[in-house]
Amino acid sequence: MEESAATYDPTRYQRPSVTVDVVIFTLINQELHVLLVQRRHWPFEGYWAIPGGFINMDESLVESARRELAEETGVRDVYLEQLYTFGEVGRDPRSRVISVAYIALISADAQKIRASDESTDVRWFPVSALPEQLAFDHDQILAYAISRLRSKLEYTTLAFQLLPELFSILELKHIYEQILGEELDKGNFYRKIKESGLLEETQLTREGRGRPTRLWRFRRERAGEKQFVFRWREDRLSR
Amino acid sequence: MEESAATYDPTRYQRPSVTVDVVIFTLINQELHVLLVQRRHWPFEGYWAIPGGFINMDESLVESARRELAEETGVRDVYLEQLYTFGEVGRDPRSRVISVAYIALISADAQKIRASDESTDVRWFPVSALPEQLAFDHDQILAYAISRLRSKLEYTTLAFQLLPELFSILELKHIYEQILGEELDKGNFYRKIKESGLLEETQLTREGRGRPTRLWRFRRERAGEKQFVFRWREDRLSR
DNA sequence: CTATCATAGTGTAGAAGTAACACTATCATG
DNA sequence: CATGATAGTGTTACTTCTACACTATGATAG
Repeated sequence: MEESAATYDPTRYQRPSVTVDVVIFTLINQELHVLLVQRRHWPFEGYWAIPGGFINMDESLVESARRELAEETGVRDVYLEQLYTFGEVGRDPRSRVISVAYIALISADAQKIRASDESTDVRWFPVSALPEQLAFDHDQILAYAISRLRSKLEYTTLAFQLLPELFSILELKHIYEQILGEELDKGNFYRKIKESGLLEETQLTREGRGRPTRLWRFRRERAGEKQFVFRWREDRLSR
Repeated sequence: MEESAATYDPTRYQRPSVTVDVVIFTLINQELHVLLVQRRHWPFEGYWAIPGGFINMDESLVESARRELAEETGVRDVYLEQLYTFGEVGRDPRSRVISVAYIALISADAQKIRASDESTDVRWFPVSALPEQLAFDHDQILAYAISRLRSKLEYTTLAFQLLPELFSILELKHIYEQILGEELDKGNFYRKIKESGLLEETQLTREGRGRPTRLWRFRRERAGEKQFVFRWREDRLSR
């Protein structure tokens, strides 16, 4: 961008392609899942891949991610966050492709809307049972996405993006356990989440086998103020 | 990247340009500085900008950042980290340009090697006294770089990259204070850094006006193990 | 050659936060 | 109305953090 006008000649400059890939997470039956698509053509024919595609010249990167997401899942208005940009030279055998990866978190109740789920080449995979080897460098992208999710959970309110409008505290705890891959103490969890002031109590409850659950709502307006909600000990985070 | 071979046609596809911009930090007189270049040509003629340039087709993104860095400062073997990718549609008036931004940390003693410092259009600015308005969206990039630096300081060993081979503990404390923009307690800092096991004591000292300082060396081999070195309280981090 | 100054580095007590686990509460069902 | 099941609270020992007072070591001045 700092090239002088003299040396800058768009017609001569060889350009890479730019794609946006979106790692889409959701909870299904309280378990963390990722959406993958199966490739029909060369290269990596038959392999599972992270959904994505080339950007249009008139849309920003997020817009592009949002479009991909809508095309693949029919879901709108979700949490999107840029993950990383992957640009190794040989990562796509066809040509030089630079991929800007995004993470999307879809709340559990939004899943009804998703469209292409039934088709044989789009599927939700539990993160605990992913395909052996993904197309391109998508193993790496996915691994990085999961690790980012894990570490951001500690100091952001991002877990709420995965929940429906109303939820119980133990459901929230379950998400944390899913993503962190470890059990948390019930009592301590209650205390922390209540002290955080991030939840708004409702008068609603949900009946089940035992004592009915109080339902809570996430206070989006507080999400910005309170950045550091959970701070587990070092040893807990370092796996 | 998930386009089928049928729909993918590199010759028809309109492509954005991709640049790599590098926000280069260093310490000069114990103060955090950033390297900026002054633009000679349209657009943003005369404005200061973050150094960067178009990527070559045969180099990866980091390689590209490394090349830019070497060209601007003559410095090699430094810490580089990808920051974010900026891709708004109108950010460069010439054409669609996507910029992958990197952060580089240069250790204080490496500065001797830097080359283009004297030239009028390349200069180190203290982060406390930056130019009013930078070219393109570089204000935004720079602000983000500083905030990233600040937050990563808490849980990584990245501050050491700014120091020379040998340094005193109080110099290290000074870096933290520079980047965090806040004073830290001397005693507590000593304790934390020593307990971390990240430093190796040397027999060397440096004499000054008062009691001579013991000099320490950073144990690079430990940098990986210990991820979470400093954990300041919430309220300290949230400014 | 000793007092003083300047900076280096250590000790410690009270406050705050954390982990573990026992305990109580409230509903459905038989 | 007892039992089972899940929801939610209390308590205590322990760890970590903060603030601040304290000691250490060399240079320099008189």
